Amino acid sequence: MSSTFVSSSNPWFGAALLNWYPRHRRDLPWRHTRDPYAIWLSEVILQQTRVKQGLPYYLDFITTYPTVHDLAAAPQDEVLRHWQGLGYYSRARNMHHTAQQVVQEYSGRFPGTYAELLKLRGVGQYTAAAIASFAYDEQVAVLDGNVYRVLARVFGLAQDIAAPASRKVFQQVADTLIPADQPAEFNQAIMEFGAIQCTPVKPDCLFCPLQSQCYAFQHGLISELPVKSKAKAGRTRYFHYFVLQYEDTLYMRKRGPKDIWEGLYDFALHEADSADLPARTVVDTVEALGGRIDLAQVEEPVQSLRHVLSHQKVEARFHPVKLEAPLTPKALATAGLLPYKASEIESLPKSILITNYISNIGF
DNA sequence: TAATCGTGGAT
DNA sequence: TATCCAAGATT
Repeated sequence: MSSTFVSSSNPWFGAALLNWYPRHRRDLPWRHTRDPYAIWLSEVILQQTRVKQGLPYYLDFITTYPTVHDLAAAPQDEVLRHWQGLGYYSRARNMHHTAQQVVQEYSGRFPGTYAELLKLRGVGQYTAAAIASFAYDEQVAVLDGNVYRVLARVFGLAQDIAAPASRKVFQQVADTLIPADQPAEFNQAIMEFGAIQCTPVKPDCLFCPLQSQCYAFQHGLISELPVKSKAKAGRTRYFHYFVLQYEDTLYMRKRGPKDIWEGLYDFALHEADSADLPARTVVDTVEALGGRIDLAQVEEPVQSLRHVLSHQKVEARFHPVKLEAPLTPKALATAGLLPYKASEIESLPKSILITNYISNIGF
């Protein structure tokens, strides 16, 4: 597969996109501002996230935290609670950290160049380029999933877009195409074109302004480009949650690093090799936490929920445990548990799995 | 570099 | 039901 000649001396590509864009662009709130804070907020929210899913979160964040100072001053749990349900929670933690850094080290003003933006936690090459071009008109090309797809098809680039090494090829092409006088418009245009017209499945080639110039269309390779290697299948994990309750107190835990859902709250957890757990193990586990339970309670039906993540499946069983006495401070410290009233749990950030469980049993 | 980090919608 | 994948970043 050969590549079409690419050069800024071939301006048809940018001209076609910049003509297409104002006729097809969606009216989105972050397109009405040049405030780097608002743009940064929208870009982080939209990482690996569809506009339809991210939009309500953007409106909530920009309303709750109108400035970087407001976000920086908020507790992490509150920020994560607003992020709840959006996934990839490191984005929220990194975003919160960066807000505090911008306030403390940049006097509340975002860095003004691509190179400086790139240093911020949670801001990679794409997001730095997006902010730099949208807010400051810097001539640096964005490279997201849309751009990969459009460039691969139009110019017949067959490199594996899942391989990091392919990035430099696409980046070089994009950098060559982006015009000096309208970098922001070009970046918006090529992404919007990929999102609306040059879609992954069934792209609208019939009314495509690039059709006559498109390598993939002319060679019947639309469904073959871009080339993307498949990710390996994820593993299945078996979570046994012990929902410890004493009177109206429930015991929960803030999840730690190096695993899914860092920073979110769940219950005392025993991870096993199977979905079944011997009754004896249930008793032992609860007693190890400092709680006491009789075997009769173990027999009661437990709720099972399956949850699918990007790289693993979780099969969770929830074992409600009525305690005869509150957990001791020592037991709490050992297990990393914290006591909450039922009414307080709503405000804690939780995964969809835990939220669903609580919704099902209704406390 | 390859693996990992969520969730929901489309096919 | 299974698979893809969406305005990526981090380690």
